[in-house]
Amino acid sequence: MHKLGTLQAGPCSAAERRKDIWVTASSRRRIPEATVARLPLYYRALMETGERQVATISSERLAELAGVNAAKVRKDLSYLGSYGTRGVGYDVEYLLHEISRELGLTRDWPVAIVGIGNLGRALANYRGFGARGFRVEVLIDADPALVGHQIGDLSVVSIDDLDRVVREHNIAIGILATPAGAAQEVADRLVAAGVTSILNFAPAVCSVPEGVSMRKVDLAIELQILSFYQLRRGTGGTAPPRERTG
Amino acid sequence: MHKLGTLQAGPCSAAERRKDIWVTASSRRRIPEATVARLPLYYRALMETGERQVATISSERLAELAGVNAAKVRKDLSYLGSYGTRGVGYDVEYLLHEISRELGLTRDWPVAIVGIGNLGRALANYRGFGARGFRVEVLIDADPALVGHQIGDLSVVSIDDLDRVVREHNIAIGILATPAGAAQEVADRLVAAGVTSILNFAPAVCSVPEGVSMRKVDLAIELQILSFYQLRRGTGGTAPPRERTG
DNA sequence: CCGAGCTTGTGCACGCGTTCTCAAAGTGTG
DNA sequence: CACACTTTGAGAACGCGTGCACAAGCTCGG
Repeated sequence: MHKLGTLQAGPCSAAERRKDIWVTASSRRRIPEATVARLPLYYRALMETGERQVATISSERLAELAGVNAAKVRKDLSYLGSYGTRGVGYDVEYLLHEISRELGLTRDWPVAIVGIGNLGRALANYRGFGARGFRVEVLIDADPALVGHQIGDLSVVSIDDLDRVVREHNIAIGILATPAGAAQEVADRLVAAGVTSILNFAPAVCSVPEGVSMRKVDLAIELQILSFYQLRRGTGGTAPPRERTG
Repeated sequence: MHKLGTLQAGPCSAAERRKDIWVTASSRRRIPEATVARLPLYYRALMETGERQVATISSERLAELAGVNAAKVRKDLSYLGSYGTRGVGYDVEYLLHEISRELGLTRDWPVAIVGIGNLGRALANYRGFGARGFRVEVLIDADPALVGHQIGDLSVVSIDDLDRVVREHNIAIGILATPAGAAQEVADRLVAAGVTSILNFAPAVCSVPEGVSMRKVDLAIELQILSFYQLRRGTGGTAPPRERTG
């Protein structure tokens, strides 16, 4: 039986915990979660714009590129500070710098992938981690037949060495691509080894202690959600959901 | 230039469009988007419970298994109808049936994957589409060197035949795993061929016309969000986000 | 048949996020 | 310098989703 209590534990939910704390030196106000989730969109849009030698960009144009509306862009950016100039727009270069600083993309994040199956292998080879800073440095698997196997320029390490390797590479971000059954145990071991951010691809509910963040990407769930709306579509109603950003 | 206007277009947003419509025969009330996103969690939890020959389950237990809280479970399930018995709980078998009907999992959905790179290949081989009903029937790529190549028991089809093949297989759900640059064009072609649900893995903003739904899964963005909170963690604050369900 | 003990279903209050709207603040021209 | 035009930044209203709290309803034992 897993210890599930910590996940969204009843009376002391995340929403309650972070009330007025969370005003760090770098950010004037607390940045809403929804805004954080959109910053990468702005970042990407600005990167593309920057390559075209455009010096300044309006909230309207940026909104168009990021696929949101202009009011949202302005409010989001205002959380970072007043980086725009009225009547002109935002300085692309400067805004890019501020956002990447805010997102921690000026740093380099070493990443470990645990579970080198179909998905893990694909992630290991995936060049498109967009704005780099995320360097996959460690591949871990439980299957002895895989250990030592070369993928790209990395070789797969046994899960027995998880703790050591994660510590040696100073890894803070782990990617979980194991089967559902192993997810919770691997998550626990990652956390024990000092990992404080986990991206979980395993189709399983999985809990982490306070102070560790975890985001879940579940293909089956995404398909099932699509299926729900797909089903209604034929039978009369219009489909509500367009795109998800959160 | 892509036609971006349709995405979350200003004054006529999705939120405004689906006001009081959306009460289909199968569902007594309009089911909130957030609830729809959690139904697959309940579905999975119930499947595991059902295998253990448990006849009935309380909202509390189901909440624990799904990683949410009990009040939410009850409210969510009440949108489907009053399928529980006070003092007893929910009949596992029956609830399972109702949820899978609601999610359209009683049907079979043929799926096409476009873009057979690292990720596309992994998805093609991925057995874990959980509760099946989602059968990958078509693999499409633009690279002539890949066309005809066998993956599992499917062979890759040229993108020139996209329209024909999608129609022949009666495909309603498409998975987009192309590079960013090709995403919008491929999405347009899928829609033109009759696809009305798209799961988009390409790291690009991409719009679809009204009546088509699209969900986006973006690895780079997920990592950047983790990075944001990871960054703060060291410098004093506690980390707000635990797990995402939406 | 009654009362104790559970468990569901829902009304209600609250908080977050979105959008509208408009004053404030910049640019450029004559 | 004044005026027209552009664009940001934020105050306010609204709607959705969450969680609490409790009445309604079921089971079981005596």
